Amino acid sequence: MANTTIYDVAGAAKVSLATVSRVMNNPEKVNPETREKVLKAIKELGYRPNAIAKGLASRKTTTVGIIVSDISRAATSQLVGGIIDIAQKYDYAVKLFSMDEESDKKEVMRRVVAEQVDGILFLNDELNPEEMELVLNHIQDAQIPVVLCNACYEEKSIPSVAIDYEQATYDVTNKLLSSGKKKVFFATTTHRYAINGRKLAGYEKAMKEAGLEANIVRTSGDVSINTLHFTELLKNNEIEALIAVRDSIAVSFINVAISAGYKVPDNIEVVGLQNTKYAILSRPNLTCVDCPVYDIGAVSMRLLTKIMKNEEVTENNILLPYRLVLRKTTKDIK
Amino acid sequence: MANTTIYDVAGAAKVSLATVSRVMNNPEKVNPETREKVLKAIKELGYRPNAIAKGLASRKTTTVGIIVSDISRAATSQLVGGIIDIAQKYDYAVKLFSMDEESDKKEVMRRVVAEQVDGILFLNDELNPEEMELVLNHIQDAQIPVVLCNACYEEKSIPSVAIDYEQATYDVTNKLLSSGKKKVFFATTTHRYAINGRKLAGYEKAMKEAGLEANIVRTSGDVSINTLHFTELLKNNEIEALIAVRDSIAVSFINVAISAGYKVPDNIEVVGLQNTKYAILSRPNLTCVDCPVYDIGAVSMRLLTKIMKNEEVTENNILLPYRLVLRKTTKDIK
DNA sequence: CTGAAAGCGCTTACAG
DNA sequence: CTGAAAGCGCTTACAG
Repeated sequence: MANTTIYDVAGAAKVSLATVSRVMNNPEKVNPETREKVLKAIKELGYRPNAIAKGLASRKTTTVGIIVSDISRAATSQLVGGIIDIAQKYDYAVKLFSMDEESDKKEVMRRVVAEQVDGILFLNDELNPEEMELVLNHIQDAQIPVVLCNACYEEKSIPSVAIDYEQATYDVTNKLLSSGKKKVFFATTTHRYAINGRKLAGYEKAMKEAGLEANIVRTSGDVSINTLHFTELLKNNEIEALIAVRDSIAVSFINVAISAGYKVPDNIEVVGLQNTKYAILSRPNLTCVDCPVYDIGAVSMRLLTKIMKNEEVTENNILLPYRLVLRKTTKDIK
Repeated sequence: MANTTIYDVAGAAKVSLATVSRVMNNPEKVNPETREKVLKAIKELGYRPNAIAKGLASRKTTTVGIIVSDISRAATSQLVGGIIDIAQKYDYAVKLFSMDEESDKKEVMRRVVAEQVDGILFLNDELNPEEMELVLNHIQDAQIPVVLCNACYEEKSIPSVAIDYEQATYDVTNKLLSSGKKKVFFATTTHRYAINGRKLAGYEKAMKEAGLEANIVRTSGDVSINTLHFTELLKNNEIEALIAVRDSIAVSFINVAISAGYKVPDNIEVVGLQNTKYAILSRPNLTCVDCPVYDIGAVSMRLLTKIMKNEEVTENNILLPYRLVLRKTTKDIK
């Protein structure tokens, strides 16, 4: 079956192709009767306009580009889930691009621009400030609207959606502190920018205000690596509580601590900063700051549609609410 | 900055736009000297051809469509990870479409076709046979190459990549059986098609050959739901071993069993059929059949490129090797 | 080996 | 309200 074109529809409805185009794009500009005729022909032929031709002619592809570092990470894939649900709803197609440490950032951006996306959702949270500037400059030069989706960078002029990671971590650190703990540790990755940087800042601020020294463990998301780190850590330190940037890291710590003879939460309390499925499958269940990733994705996409359509946006830097989910790895906080 | 077009390059290199097009698509057809001139201009201007215009003119978009049901599931996002790595390598762009239970399947397929993808990677594993036929017919009518990526359907004429789930499950069931266990249970979802159907078939075959009755638990991936099911199950049955279609279900079962006073693996052995990160974060570590999802994605994409380019393919239905990863939830098998 | 020209399937001023 | 025509940025026979 050859694809039906606008000519086929025009022929069937006995009008010109311009009229067919109008009923699809500006229905109010065409006489109701002819409109019905055309609609009928469209339906009968199962016609859908060729998105590529439409894109070239109108210079709008109704496509957004998503730039991720690693789609297989739980938080990333949930963000993308939120994005595509909303994109589908607003009839946008979604193109996926990956940009990791090894990628030539400039090359990736050239690709994205060449693909003629109408807007960009930037999810990569692992760029250093210089790389980030390069990327944003590229986007600005190409004049493509962009929303930073759970990818915090200080630049407030760029629209963004996230939660206030610094405040969230500050709050939960304070809760631990005001329950009487002093030896509160913080486990993060070696990557120092964006989200993990914010979380760390919140932790450090709370510790500093309490007159305590920050205890930072830089480790990996890889269980075989962080198991070694945590084993060592427990050997050399007295730990009353640990907050981890990722749930999987928190769970791994719990496992190591329990194996080493500690009781969670009796000897050590543990908090995760994501609230993924790991939290409910771990034993004990992990207390978490809940980060609404699906919503962040959905709201980002919604914001991007507004920007692309030049609708009024009241708030460019959206911070979604978060909450603390108390489970079994803490006992003194609420 | 207005985007540079092929005209700009032609102007800078003092050749016609046809020549520029040729150096990009058929470089061997142009004189080395002029080729160099053009290449230089391209580089200086940072030119990349407008993918949309190219797509319209050549009727090839170098874009593949991925159809998923739920991107946020661990297995799915890893498949997609494998796909985009290979796609990027072969210079294909990737468009993401979601098709879940509520979707109008025909409408989604129309979208995909309208987007003019050159090929389709179909990852949705949750369609019943009728829906599947509708989808495949639509694809066939549009004459778009397709590869079923970890989405098993009996139809052998459609290219596919997966592992032999039936054989894998049959093998591991037999191992449990030949270690002396008789009360081997099988936990799956309510969804009866494709992969989970194959796994079930392998389990049933092994049980039948051993002259034993199959014990099938249909539950949900939702922990709060399957916890209830498993609590009930343990109350009413004597269970020596349990195999679960998803790791998260296996881990949830382990948690329930331990809470109920059983010892894993001493009283009950447990096996997962995926080998995700849940397996190494659970306590005890979960023994798994390892399903190489990243590879399945990568190989699918590679196979699709061959089909799209009309290269010779020797095997249309690829089954990747799998292996059993022994950990701490089993003790008598090897 | 290179250029002029038609065409990919649409949109959008411009007339009427 | 409707149609004829130009144009979006490329590719690709067709001449030369």
